Amino acid sequence: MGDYAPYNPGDTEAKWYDFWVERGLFKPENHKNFGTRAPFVVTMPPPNVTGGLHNGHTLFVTLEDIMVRWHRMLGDPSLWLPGRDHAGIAGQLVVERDLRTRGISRHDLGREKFLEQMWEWMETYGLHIQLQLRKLGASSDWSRDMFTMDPHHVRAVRTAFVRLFDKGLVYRGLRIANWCKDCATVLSDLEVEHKETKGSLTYFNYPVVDDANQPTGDVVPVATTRPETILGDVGVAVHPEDPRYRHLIGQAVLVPHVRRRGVIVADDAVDRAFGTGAVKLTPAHDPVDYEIAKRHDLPFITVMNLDGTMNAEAGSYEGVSSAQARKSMVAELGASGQLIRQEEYTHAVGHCQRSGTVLEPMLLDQWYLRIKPLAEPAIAAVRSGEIQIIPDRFTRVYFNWMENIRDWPISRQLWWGHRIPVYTCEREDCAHVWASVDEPDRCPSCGTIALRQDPDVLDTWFSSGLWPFSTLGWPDDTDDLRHFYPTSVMETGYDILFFWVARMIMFGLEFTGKAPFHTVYLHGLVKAEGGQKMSKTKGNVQDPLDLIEQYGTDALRLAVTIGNAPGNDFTLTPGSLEAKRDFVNKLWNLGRFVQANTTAAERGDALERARPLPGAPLADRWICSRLDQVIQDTTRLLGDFNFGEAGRAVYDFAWDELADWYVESFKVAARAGEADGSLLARVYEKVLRLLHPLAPFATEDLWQRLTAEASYRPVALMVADWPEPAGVTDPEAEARWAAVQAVVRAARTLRTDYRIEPARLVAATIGVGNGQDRAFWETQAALIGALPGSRLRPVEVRSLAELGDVPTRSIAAVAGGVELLVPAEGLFDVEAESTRVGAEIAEVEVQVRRLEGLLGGEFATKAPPDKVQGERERLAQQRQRLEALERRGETLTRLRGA
RNA sequence: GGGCGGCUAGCUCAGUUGGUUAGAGCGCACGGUUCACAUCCGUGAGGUCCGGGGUUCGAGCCCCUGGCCGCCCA
Repeated sequence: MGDYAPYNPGDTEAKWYDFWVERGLFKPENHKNFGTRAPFVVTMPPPNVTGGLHNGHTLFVTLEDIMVRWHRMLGDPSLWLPGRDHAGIAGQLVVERDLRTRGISRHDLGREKFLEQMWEWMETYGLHIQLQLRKLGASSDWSRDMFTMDPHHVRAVRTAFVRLFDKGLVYRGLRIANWCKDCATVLSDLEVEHKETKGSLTYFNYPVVDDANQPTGDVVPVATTRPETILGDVGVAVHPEDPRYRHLIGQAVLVPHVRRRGVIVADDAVDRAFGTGAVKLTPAHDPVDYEIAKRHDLPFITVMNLDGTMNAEAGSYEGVSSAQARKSMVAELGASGQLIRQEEYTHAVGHCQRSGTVLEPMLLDQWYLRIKPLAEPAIAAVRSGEIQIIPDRFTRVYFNWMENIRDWPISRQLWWGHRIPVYTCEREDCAHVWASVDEPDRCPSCGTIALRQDPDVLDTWFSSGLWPFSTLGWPDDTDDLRHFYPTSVMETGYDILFFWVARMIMFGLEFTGKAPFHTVYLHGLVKAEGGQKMSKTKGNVQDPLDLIEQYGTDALRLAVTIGNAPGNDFTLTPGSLEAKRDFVNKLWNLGRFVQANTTAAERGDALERARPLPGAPLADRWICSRLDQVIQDTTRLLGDFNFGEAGRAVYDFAWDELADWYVESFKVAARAGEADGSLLARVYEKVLRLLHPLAPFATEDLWQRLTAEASYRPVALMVADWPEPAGVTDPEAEARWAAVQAVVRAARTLRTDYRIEPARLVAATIGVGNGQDRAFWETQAALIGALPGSRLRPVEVRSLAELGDVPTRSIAAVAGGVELLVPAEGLFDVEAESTRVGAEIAEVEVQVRRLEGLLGGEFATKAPPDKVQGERERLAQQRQRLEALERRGETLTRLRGA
């Protein structure tokens, strides 16, 4: 066909997205049942506005859109609330990098000017992300769009903080924290990536000294991976029961270079088996040493600056980088004869999740959130089933983390983010410290106007934790909050179960008294080709817009859905994208066929349920029965969050059953003027509805065309009702159709085996045995001969008895309970045919023996009766098939003898 | 150190209350210009479901055990 053009997604996608938006179809207020039925609500995990979306986002957008579109069609007023996140560290980092390319640091600009740059960036990428979401087909309510730095959300964050502060849950603490010198901020444990790193373990002797700092001759050998921390040492710890060092406990050692006196203490925390069994103590730079030092009342000496250089406590190393100090210290130990040896050592070193920098454990003063009181109700909510986590295996992961949760350092030394609303009165004799939602103008205690706000900002996840309710208006008692909270499903990646999901649950319960959602659905990670994690540094991040350009949005969405299991990581490959593009094209062409082969009147009631007419042909009864089943399966699978399997069910039905078998038999009927165009239109319309949540654009376009002449219809497929079964399940039709298919396939195989020219028509006979319904096969004969690949004409139906020896010189197949005989002139070869039949007999015999064995054993008495019955029927069929084949074999043997 | 996931066709992966002949897409071989579609249609080859043990009438699926790969928490 010259005028044929394959489906062109670009043409239709923008058109229908605008159509939906213009009619306000994404707004729950415009959905049926609004106000009378409980809404379905999803808050979108706000993408970081650090750059564009990648295909990890494609997955979440697709899955959430599937849920929302499905619920909307089910008749639930549905709200999908979009938004974006300011992404504290990551956000600041990208803008700083950008500035650096122009030779500017944020300190050159100052806090205020820098924040202006931040906002500019956020606006640029915010718009880009919105565009990407639209291109992906996201049916989210843009009128409720929110950014985590919007004034409303800012107020929500301050309110939340103040409530926690006033409750005494926020405190200032001096602890060993993870410091990233490149991000210049402290991080929580979750933001630390432990990487196996090759380093070296340095062994050296600590000299034991007397009161005059003179060596006693004794030494304590210790080992360290960070020799530069020696400068901050305050002593050595040994195990109290270690005979090697027991006599030294309480004596003094001399710290190299700085010549500080340290003490040898005994502590149970020391692992006698590790290294030398004695550990040097650097309380300000190691969490374990810190704990030991606290127990023994030792001093904490910080020897490093925040920029990674050594400070004045490091003596002459002041100003030297820690890496250089490390090298120099080793050299120094070597020179003084204290160095024992160095050995290669691989250990887990904490790296900054964002910058990749090696983190420095340091004693720092930070704001912490006392978390246990929040964690307990959050654990209970999941334990009681108030919140369900899918896939279930993540429930244990959640409990494991929540039950061992530690206080959360919430302050970050950044400029970009929610500034901590803690104020200090500058009047020395007052020095009142308080938290305030509104910007205060004077000290509430002494009334002075000299105030100082904490310079730090909050961890971004503190802000994100409020998302499901701040977006709906909290802390105000708004209509939205009353209508849409608690939300329904929180769909996000399992990688942020702790970062985000756990915090939302804790905050939701704390601030609203309600679990913020009843279901958590966790998806897997989308990996780049080769199974690699996508990352900007590897350069394997794909822009969804590029893939949309190449394959179309629907194909992209289908590719991230079909064939993937909940919670599992998967790889997005060109192959899977091509397959889904082909499928969309198939659907498109199916639409063209329906359009061309039905009348306007027939399409006019395409929205009706698909039922076969009384006395309808077998194919009609079969397809209706199958459709009912597919509707049920798809509905159940979507309800179980089994999106991949749901998609697969419709995909297979549309392509294999509707487009292949039904359409082909429709063509045959149409030639005889007997096709039911109305039924074809109805079945096709249901497929479009079933597929709409997954592939919204093509289905909407096709549906609009199909139903253009309908007397009554919804304005769009996206607000059409979800299909319900018509109640026409027909097992007999399905079984009979399967028999027809088997005969057709047998005909195709015969043709292939005998290399009969594809174009050549051959006559055939269907030989019907005693037990078979001859009249039925007569009604199917012409169809069987006319379906693609069989090309049999004429096809006559005869009883095997009356055929006698007539078909002996035919090639034959036994299928569907009958024999198909093709008296192919010149093709028949008794030897070849004997071989074929012999092979088949052998195959069937194996089956018969297997089934006889099965039914003769304990299976028959112990298995459920329906299963036993099923196997009995199968055996009967196989026996019948075997008999037919054997008869055929005998005939052939006689012919060979002749 | 604790936990989780994966190991199924050449490749990428499905396989949800254990049911006996394990599937899909791609790839491969062979054949097709018929009136929706070559982004198509047909036929076919290809699997010890990581190894070992166990439970069961029956195990890819459940239990125990070992291996390799990946991830999370410490």
